[in-house]
Amino acid sequence: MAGSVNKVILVGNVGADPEIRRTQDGRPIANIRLATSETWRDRNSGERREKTEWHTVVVFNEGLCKVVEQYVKKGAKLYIEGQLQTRKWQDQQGQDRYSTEVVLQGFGSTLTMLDGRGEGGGASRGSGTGAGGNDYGDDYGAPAPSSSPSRGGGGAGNFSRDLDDDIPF
Amino acid sequence: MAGSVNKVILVGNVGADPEIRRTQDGRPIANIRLATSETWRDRNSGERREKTEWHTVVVFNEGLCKVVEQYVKKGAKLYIEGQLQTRKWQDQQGQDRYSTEVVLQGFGSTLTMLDGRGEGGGASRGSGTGAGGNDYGDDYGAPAPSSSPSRGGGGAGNFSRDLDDDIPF
Amino acid sequence: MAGSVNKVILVGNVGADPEIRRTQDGRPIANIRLATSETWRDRNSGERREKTEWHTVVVFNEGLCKVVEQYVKKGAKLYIEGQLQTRKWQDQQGQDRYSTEVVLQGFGSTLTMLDGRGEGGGASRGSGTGAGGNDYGDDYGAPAPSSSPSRGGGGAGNFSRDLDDDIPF
Amino acid sequence: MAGSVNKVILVGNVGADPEIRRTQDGRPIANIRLATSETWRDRNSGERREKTEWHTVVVFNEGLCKVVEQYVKKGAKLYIEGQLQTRKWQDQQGQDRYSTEVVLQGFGSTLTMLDGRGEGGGASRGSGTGAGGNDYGDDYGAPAPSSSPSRGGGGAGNFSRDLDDDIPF
DNA sequence: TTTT
DNA sequence: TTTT
Repeated sequence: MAGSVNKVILVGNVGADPEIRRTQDGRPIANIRLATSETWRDRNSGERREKTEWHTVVVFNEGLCKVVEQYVKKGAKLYIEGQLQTRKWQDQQGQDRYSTEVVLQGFGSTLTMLDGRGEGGGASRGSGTGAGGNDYGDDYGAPAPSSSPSRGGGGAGNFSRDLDDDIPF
Repeated sequence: MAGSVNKVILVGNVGADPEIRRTQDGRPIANIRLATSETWRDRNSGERREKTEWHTVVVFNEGLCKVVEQYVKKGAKLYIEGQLQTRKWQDQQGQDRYSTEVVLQGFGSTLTMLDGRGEGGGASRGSGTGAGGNDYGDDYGAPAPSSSPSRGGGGAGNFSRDLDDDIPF
Repeated sequence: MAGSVNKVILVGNVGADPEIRRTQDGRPIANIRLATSETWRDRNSGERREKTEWHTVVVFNEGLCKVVEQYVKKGAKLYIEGQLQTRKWQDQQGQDRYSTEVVLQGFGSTLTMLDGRGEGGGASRGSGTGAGGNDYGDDYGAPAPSSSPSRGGGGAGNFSRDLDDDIPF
Repeated sequence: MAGSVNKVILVGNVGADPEIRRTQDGRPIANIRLATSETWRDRNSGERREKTEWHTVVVFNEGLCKVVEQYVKKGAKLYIEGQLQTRKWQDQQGQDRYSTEVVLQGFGSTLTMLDGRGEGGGASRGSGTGAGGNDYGDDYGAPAPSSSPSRGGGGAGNFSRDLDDDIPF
């Protein structure tokens, strides 16, 4: 479809230390639970009320995973930019289920720490596979590994998010 | 939570004519299925590949619902700005299920038609209920105190930002 | 022009205490200098380098101006969402000059404090002029059904936040 | 500065065929004039009013420049995502002048054609230099130039950041 | 002029 | 499960 945009921007707090899994071929995948909330004042009672929304953020980008692994902890405030993605899975009864996640993968995905933790500042961007042993922060916008091993054999390719071991929600 | 942002930006195509429901008290709610897609070339085979993502967009804002009702049809290309929201429901087996939607409601929600249909252009924004009989397009963004003396006599009007005392830079 | 979007999103630090001016009719206008920066590592030398960009943020929205006046100080970290606007002015030689600013005015403009200062959290949105003496935060984007029993029994329904009568903060 | 974001999102129409310049070492730079507009109804007179804002978009990214060169014409509708950048220059009187532009360069920059022109759809992303013969649309998210020499000597004017040889952080 |  |  010509001219499509799928972008999610969140600023929120991390609900628990991120989980880092690995695919069979060793690529890391980080899961972050991120809370955003709104507060308002009840029109009648005048009380302050709050609604919190929980987001599942899944980081496929290797470079960003390293950042997550090293710096992102429970309570951290993050700015993230990713994409909406709904994946289908089967529950134990064999029924189709769907989970929608905010995916940080490839182009245009970003994760920035907003509370001053992290090495030197804490902005990191997802520049493709980021493969090949990039240090945290290297190379963003900066294309470029001469070799980008896995991610399943192809660029941003075979996209269907081939997690070897999908985890529902 | 201090300092939270929950924003989704989509540009995509409408998969079917929107459904408009009404609450018991008569407020409209529109459901739109919106497709975004990405294409890339497989690194190995060189083939072009495509992945389409389907989003459920739920419009609570009355003014935006009117726009949807009148102008948004299957195939339309839309720019939308809303929020992520996951709601819990029970399936027929009484099991908890979750659905994540892109909600256009209240502040900061926008829907813009990108293919030239719609009245006069097709930008609309969700400024609250849009109550009080605002027509589509009226006064959007337009501040609009009950009386707005200066700023040139009207709303966001004569916009050239006539600061009485402009300060350069 | 049908279907137009003009949006700027910045997260940065305030360079100096904001200046608040007033128009002849008493409406406040706040000016904020906001710094964003990028760091990268020099490809050759390996040194860390940094580039800072300074933005002029102009807040026309009355409600947001109050927030700025009370809470935004030099050094604060802000999330802002506004619009690009270039205005023309004459310098002392009578030559045309142009200045581009990030304007927070009317619909879709937001300012959020990210470092935990400010009353109760510090998110505020620009809903028009905030005319009529709104307190900080009143009435932004407020859904605000006069009564909203169901919200439709399904769909995006049974929403945990049914604001029968709430105005968001 | 830890945690900084500088992002501009525009959907608008191209005012004239883009200009493509080249740096001394042959890299292309495209300039696009993009119009966004807002319409509203005057609260008093009830007349429809419109304000158009013109943006200068400067594309440094080689891959995106190719897209611009081939597909972007006067009248095209574009979605662009870039960064705000103000550069300093001297006018003929030797006075300092500043111009603010929306720069598409490196990470997170995107240009998407929204009116169905362009090869196969028209989404393109700025993944670094995109050098090395990537076709339009290839391999997005998957950067990877074999070499990216200068980026010096021109730019959108004597640009204060000429990274002759830097990779962003 | 901020921040790290 | 975060945060204020």
